[in-house]
Amino acid sequence: MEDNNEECIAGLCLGLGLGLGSGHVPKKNKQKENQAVVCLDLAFELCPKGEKAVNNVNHHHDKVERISLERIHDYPNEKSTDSDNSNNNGCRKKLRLSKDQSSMLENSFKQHSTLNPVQKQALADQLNLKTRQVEVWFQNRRARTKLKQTEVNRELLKKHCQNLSDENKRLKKELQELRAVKVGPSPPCIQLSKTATLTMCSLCEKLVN
DNA sequence: CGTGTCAATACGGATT
DNA sequence: AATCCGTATTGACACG
Repeated sequence: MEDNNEECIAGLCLGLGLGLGSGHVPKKNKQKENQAVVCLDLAFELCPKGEKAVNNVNHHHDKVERISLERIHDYPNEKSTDSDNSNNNGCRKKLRLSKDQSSMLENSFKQHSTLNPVQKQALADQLNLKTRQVEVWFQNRRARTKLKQTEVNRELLKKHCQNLSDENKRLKKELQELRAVKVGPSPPCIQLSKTATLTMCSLCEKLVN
C-alpha cells in the first residue's frame, strides 16, 4: 500500500507512462506516446528518483526498443551511495536482476537458504547489489519455496486422502459382502470369488476346492 | 524473519 | 505484424 497520494499518483503515472510508452504502444501512435511523456513527466516531477524504476525498458516482444524519453536511463543495477535507503523518496523501484545475478543468488540459496551478515555483504559486493536487495531476495525466495512446498504437500495429501477414501469404500463393500455371505444362501464362496479383491478364508477355500 | 501485498515487468495467445 | 489483454513472475515494502 502506498503511503501517500503523491506516491500513488507517481506510481500510477509511471505505470501508465510505461504502459503507454513501452510494450503496447503503437509506434505510430503519437497521441499515446505523448500521453506517456506527460505521465512520465508528472511521475518524475512527483518522484524524481522514480526514473530508476523504469530502467530496462527494452522489453517485450512488441519490439519497442526504447522509449524516446531521455530521462529513462539504461539499466544500472547501481548501488546507491545513500545508506542503503531502500525507498528512494518513497518510490518503489523495481529492477530486474540479470541472469548472472539471478543464477548466482540461486546457487547461493542452494547452499544455504539464509545468510549471515558477512555472507550477505560478500554476495552483495560480488553481485554489485545492495545488501538490502540480497536480503529481500532471500526472504522472497524462502517464502516462495515454502509456498511451493506447501502446494506440493497439499496435492500429496489430497491424493492420499482420495486413496484412503477409495480404500474405505472398498473395505465397506467387502464387509457388506462378507455379511451377506454370513446370512446368505450357500455355497456363497463361489459368488464371492467374483469380487476380485476378496480374499477367501482358508475354510471357505477348502470348501470350494 | 515470515507473511501478505503491491506493482513493474515478461510473456503467451487472441484479435485486428 | 502490430496491438491488446490476461496472467505469471518477481523485486520491493509494510507489518507483526
